[in-house]
Amino acid sequence: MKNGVQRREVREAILDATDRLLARYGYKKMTIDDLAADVGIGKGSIYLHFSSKEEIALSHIDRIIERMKRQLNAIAAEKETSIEEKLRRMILTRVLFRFDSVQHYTQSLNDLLAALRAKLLARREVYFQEEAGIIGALIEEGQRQGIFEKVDPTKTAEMFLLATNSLLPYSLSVKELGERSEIEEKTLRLADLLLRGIKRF
Amino acid sequence: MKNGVQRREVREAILDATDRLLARYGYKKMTIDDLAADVGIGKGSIYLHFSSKEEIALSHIDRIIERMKRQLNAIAAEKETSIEEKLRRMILTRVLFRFDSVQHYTQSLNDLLAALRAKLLARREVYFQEEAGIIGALIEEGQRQGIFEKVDPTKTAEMFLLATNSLLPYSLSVKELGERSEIEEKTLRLADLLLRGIKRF
DNA sequence: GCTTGACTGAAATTGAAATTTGGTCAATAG
DNA sequence: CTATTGACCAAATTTCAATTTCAGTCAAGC
Repeated sequence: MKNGVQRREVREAILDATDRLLARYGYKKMTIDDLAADVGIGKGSIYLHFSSKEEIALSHIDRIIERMKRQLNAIAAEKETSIEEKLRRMILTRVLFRFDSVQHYTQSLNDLLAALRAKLLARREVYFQEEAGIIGALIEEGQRQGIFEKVDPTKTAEMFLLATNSLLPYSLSVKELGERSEIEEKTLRLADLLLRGIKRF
Repeated sequence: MKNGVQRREVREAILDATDRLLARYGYKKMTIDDLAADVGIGKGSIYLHFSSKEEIALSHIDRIIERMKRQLNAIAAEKETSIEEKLRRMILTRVLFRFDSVQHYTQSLNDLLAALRAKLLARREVYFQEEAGIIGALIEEGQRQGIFEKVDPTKTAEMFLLATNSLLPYSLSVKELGERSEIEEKTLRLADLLLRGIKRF
């Protein structure tokens, strides 16, 4: 087996190809043969990196969430940005990043959802908790600075996410959600409302 | 043709039967013959009240929303209840009424959604605007009383609804949404956060 | 005049044969 | 000796024709 770096590169290439093929064919019509051909490796080699087709799709989604969380953490780490502004931007990033990540799937999102429904619901739970952890930490910091009311940081973070969940492309495809600019406007408006809800006066 | 009262009664009976059969069979497996037999009238008579099977299912959903709006209006009309408390209860009512209305469908909600997706999306829009109108009027009243900040009442009402949308049984079945008591707790928590977001200090 | 259920065509279902595809592993390449 | 592969297999999916079901109609009857 190749060394770690090359291994990771192939894995990434497989997920890149998955993204392309999901957009073009949807989950059901994307075959492992297609995938291997697109990556330029043998079919068997796919299974050196993933144990099943399902796992490939799930890992592909995991990667989207990983990347999004990295952006959230980057915002959290910024100097010179107020906590409030950070939270606002994090909420917006969460919504728009996911919008942008699946924009090119148009209708095939439903196909993916239908096929992975149960597994995806379980992961959703995990993603949600991880995101709530990041947001919650920031709320806690705001409380220490005295700019936020004394509320349960994790529960409040969960509320922030819950409130913006219906703007995510989950049950509704990107097309059904509406214009990106509208989503952005609604998210910001909601973020402001929520932030004012925990602000100290 | 019978007089208006009897006509309305039959129509209601058809929708009652629809509710039972949707719960038992789901949309696709519910036949017009089943429906007529359950109501105790001839198949042709169904078509004296509805123009198609689709319209029956949509009217059934319309009725749920009508009943919910009646509850919202009843709360709005209460004397001796503070605006804030009214809004809190209205938000809770919206979520729980819809939860309760489809609780007995268990899995067959997906079936309905899949069959009526396009039409239902369009109505959803209408329902949303109507609900926003009711909530918005109350926010406006609160502004006149000076207890709320000067925000756009309709837009703010839309935010209230949007924020609680992910607690409604739409893409997620009642089972997937979780315990009723959890939904209730989350809704109230969110309502408090949102209300505080427009409150004057 | 109101209600009905037999009727119709279109759509869905069935079942069996043919094809495709997820996953494996012995053979091959390096 | 290890890393990679594609031929292979069972299972799933698709195809296609025959059959059945069903939404919607309308002439007959109450």
